[in-house]
Amino acid sequence: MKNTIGKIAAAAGVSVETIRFYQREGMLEVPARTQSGWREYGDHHLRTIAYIKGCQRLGLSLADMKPLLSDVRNDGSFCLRVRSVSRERLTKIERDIRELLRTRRAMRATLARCEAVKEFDQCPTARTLLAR
Amino acid sequence: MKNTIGKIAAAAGVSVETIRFYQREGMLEVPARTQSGWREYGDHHLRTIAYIKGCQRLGLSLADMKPLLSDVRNDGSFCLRVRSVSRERLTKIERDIRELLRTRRAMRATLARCEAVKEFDQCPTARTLLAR
DNA sequence: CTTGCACCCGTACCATGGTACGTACTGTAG
DNA sequence: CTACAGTACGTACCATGGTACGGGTGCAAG
Repeated sequence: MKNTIGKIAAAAGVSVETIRFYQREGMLEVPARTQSGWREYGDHHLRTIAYIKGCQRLGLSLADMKPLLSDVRNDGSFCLRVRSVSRERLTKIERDIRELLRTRRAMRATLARCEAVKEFDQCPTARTLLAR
Repeated sequence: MKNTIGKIAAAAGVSVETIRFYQREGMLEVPARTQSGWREYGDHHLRTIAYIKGCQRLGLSLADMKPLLSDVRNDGSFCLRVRSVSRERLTKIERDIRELLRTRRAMRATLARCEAVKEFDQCPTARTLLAR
């Protein structure tokens, strides 16, 4: 039940520094302290970290999930907000994918043309880059 | 022929600050100065900036292209190095694409399951996040 | 009691490609 | 001559998700 930061980090599969970071960012409930100042974590902290990692696997950024952390409840408003944030993030992910695919296409095309050529003074890669 | 930083920036379609940045990074040949200290740019600076932008469109990072900037020549060794750097970068781009596609798949699946449900206490998005 | 690990804190740093700011000087048009 | 635009410089800052460091304490075993 009562765990130090090191124990909870090991249990959650993250580093001590990560937990301190989450706390600084306000993503993790501020833990009680022992008289000497050590943080005391409970199971709900572990659940919150698992929740953060779950959100990350889903593709949410820390900023996305921050407003969802305060009230993790299994009711309608929570669900709708999760959906809304997820849809926004999905839009961005799809934009990023299109951008990367465009870059991949450009690079593949240039490489392919380049490698088909034997005379280096005809090299299309160099020509592309030197053009203008 | 002789241009101030503002003129060359406008001609190249980048900002003055970007040019100063490239110079700091050693990507742009150090320009001559007027007696009062103003930078004097020539056409080769413009070509270098166009070259940098061309490399970026191809998918190269600034770090990738830096070793290719010192001797832009249309011969075999230059060409081979461009190809080698490009292939490495392409590998990374493809890894990034796979990662993003994986995330998109997870997010789409969760959203789809979520939106098919009417009772919020059955919401799979909330369940996924709250699991464990 | 001492050793040695775990923990405390604040702060700086990583990559990426620039952007922004404040203060001081230069160049040019009216 | 004055106003105003442009330039110079150093430095700090942006997002992102943490990581690393250094100097100081707590705790438990031997």
